[in-house]
Amino acid sequence: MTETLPSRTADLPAKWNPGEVEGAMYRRWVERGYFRADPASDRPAFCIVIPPPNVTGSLHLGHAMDHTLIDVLTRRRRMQGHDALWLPGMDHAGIATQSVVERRMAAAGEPDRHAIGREAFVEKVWEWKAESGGTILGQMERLGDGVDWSRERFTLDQGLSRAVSTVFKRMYDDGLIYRAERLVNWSPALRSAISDIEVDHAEVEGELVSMRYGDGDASVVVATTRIETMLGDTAVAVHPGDERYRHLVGTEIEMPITGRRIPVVADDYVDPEFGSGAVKITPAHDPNDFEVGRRHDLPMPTIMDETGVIAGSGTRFDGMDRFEARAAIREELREQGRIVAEKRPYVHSVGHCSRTGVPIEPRLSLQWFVRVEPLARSAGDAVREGRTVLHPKEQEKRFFDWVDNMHDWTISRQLWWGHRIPVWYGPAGEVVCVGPDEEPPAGEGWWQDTDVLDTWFSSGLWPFSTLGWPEETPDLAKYYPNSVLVTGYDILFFWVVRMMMFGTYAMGETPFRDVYLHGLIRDEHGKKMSKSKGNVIDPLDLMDAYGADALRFTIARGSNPGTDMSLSEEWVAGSRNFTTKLWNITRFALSKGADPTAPLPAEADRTDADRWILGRLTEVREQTDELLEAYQFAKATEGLYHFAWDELADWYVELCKTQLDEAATADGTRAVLGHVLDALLRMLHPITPFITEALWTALTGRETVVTATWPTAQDAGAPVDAAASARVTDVQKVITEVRRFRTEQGLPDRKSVAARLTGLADAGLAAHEPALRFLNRLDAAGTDFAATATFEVTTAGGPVTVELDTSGAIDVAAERARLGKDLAAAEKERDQADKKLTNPKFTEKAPADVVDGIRARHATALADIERIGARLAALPEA
RNA sequence: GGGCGCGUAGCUCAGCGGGAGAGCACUCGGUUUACACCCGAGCGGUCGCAGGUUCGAUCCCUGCCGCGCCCA
Repeated sequence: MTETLPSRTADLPAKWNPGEVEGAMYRRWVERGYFRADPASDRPAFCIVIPPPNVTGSLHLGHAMDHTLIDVLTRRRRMQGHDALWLPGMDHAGIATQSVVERRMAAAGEPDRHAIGREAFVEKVWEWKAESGGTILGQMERLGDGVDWSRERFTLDQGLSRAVSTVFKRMYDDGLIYRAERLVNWSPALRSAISDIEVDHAEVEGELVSMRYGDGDASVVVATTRIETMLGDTAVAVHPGDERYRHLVGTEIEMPITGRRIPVVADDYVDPEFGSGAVKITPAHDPNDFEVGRRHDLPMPTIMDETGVIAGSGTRFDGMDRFEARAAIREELREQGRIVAEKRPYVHSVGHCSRTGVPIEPRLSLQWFVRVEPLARSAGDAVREGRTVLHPKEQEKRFFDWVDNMHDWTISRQLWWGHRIPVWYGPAGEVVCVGPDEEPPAGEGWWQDTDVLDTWFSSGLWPFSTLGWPEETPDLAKYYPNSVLVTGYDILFFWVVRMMMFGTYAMGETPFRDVYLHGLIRDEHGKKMSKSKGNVIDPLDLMDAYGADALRFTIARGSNPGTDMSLSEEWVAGSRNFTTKLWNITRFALSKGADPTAPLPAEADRTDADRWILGRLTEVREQTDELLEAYQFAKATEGLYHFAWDELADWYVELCKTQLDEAATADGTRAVLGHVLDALLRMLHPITPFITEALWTALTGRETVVTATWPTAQDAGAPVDAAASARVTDVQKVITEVRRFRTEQGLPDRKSVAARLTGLADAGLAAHEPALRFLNRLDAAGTDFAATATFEVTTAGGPVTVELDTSGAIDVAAERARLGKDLAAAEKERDQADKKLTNPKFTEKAPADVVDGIRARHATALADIERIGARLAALPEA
């Protein structure tokens, strides 16, 4: 599009066609290096690292929101003269990526990963990544993300892998990483351990079955929702103070089916009030039972394999899936007469693997853990001491609840795609953690741990590993800590907390000063988007139809801190309408010779409209700055929208038309129009980068708005002139009242009407008569002028009388209705004010300015009532 | 069960102690010196319910009802 890029002298095309222009525009920005950061520059650093999307992923609305907000922040800082870095990249997404490649292999009828071996499989994943991974990167370009592509990183690239092994080694040596046999959340679908936060708890309708262990006096009734675990029971527990079972504590009871004899133990964990007061204990398959087992030194047999199939129980149920076994065992016990009660459905909470949806099976296994206590404490301290500030602040409580009660983190995953745990085991039971520059022990019998690390381990290092750590690079020196982190509140625990733990540990300082947590995007009725509901909207479709700017504007306009936003295609269409409006204002301005480089007219030469719009520009600029500093994207965007459309387009552009026709004001108007538009486009650029680039370069003849300076008090607007603004408000009121009268009288807008306006001079509005006549199509009153309709408009400056010669009788009924409505409103106003003013407590206790305000309203209401009453009385009878 | 948040116009949401707002939708009228992806005018709300504090409550407090999310 380079040759079609509008220049200052050329006319803009009649329409903005984003699809034809955006791609080339983006490439030009990248080629010219606008997004490249330079640590050697003396400009202050501003750095945001991207929340790394999955290498398997494609752009969805969540990314679009995240990226839009980040881009707004970084583009604005760049314009403010910062050395702004938005660093892009992706994470390797261990489980997701491995699954994608395994599915592709299966679909192609290839042998599975176990058949080809680890090395060959990992090679295949890299091949897949080279071919079809990272499609999201191209989609980011479509959105206009101003990222520094020269610094793109990947969690499995060489540098980041070095960062991972460096941290692992250091934490291992510091005793913060350890290996232990623990009961972990096991996903039978993934055949891997997962961490606590990868488990979703959901209410399910199951069954609660009560059964009798033992016989006669030596028997107890226990209840369970997972009867199949009875194969792994190694005790029955009762409360120590429970008289009912005192005689049994210390004895053994014979189990049905297995015939094993298990002890009855006393433990405080048991709630004597719940059920029978006796609990079966399966230490290898339940977290609470595991703790009981440890206290009483119970055996911990595992009775399932890694896929959730019963194994090693020595019963006929071996080989049966856990749910199949649940039914089979229940039936067998029923036949034995051991089922004493059944509750079905029994609603209870069950943990599910968040990735596959399969119920978690707690499993005793040897895993690697991070001892989080000291790390979580320092992450918490960073927020407590204000070194990192969460926005919105309401999220702090959630944050503290989590970091102050965090459990040790399971970091090993039984996968092949990821950072392999850098620990070698020797033939004599040696365990050696190998640092990044160390040679692993070689020789007979040595082998490396087969597990890989949780992906969040490497993405937790992202704020500094991407800047070159552990090397001491110029980037690291300049951009750490990062300025802000922007992400969804849904990954506060997954990611933000981890980055803060690692950052404070490895770098000695929290990784970012601010954290902005945005909400989620929902459908037009506030429902979560999901494939099964069929309400998913693809951001790429929206950009195809309405342009990237329209999508970005919609998101920015809807993003209030801490709350989710609803989005529908209609709203994106509305944003597109806004961009069209901007286009047309600028087109108008250019056609009239608007010139942002011309000096503003001397203060004495400015019209009321000039003063008003320049003052408003000042207010809007200040408000926009304030709101964006506070991450109030929706309000900032809304403010710009309102200014551009309801003030600049609807009023200033209209009022300036008569100014442009007057020799005395034409040049000044061209300067003001150019000036205001220039500043507005620059303020909108971070939100809608493409169209503002096209319009601003056309308006100014300069190279790009990307590196233009952000408007400041020195170069945008003028001090607010309250008197001029009040007169503009009066003009708007008179115009609106005339329009209203015309509408209700059925006078077509386009029809010129002869009119006499009196009182303008006394109201201080004499200078506005040309604009009033132009915008209301009011002709001068000739010698044959005969008013057929008269009405008064109360302005702040005084009453203005409008007499019209409508060349015919007016619609008395319509006029009566209109006046009646006005009268009712004025009377209501009077009554409300009256009520307050006659209340001595109000006049005594309310602040003086409030009382004065009510008095003024009261007086205005009385005047209106009198005026309208007189007008009504003067109307001819219907 | 604990915590957080939300119930304001048909829809989605701002406002949060002194005159109820926006966008979309809707009704009516429009070939205006840029714009029908538009312009102009209008309709539409006991601000979830019940108490309390206050001269004054959509706004603060308490309780209740309904909804959402997080944690257990």
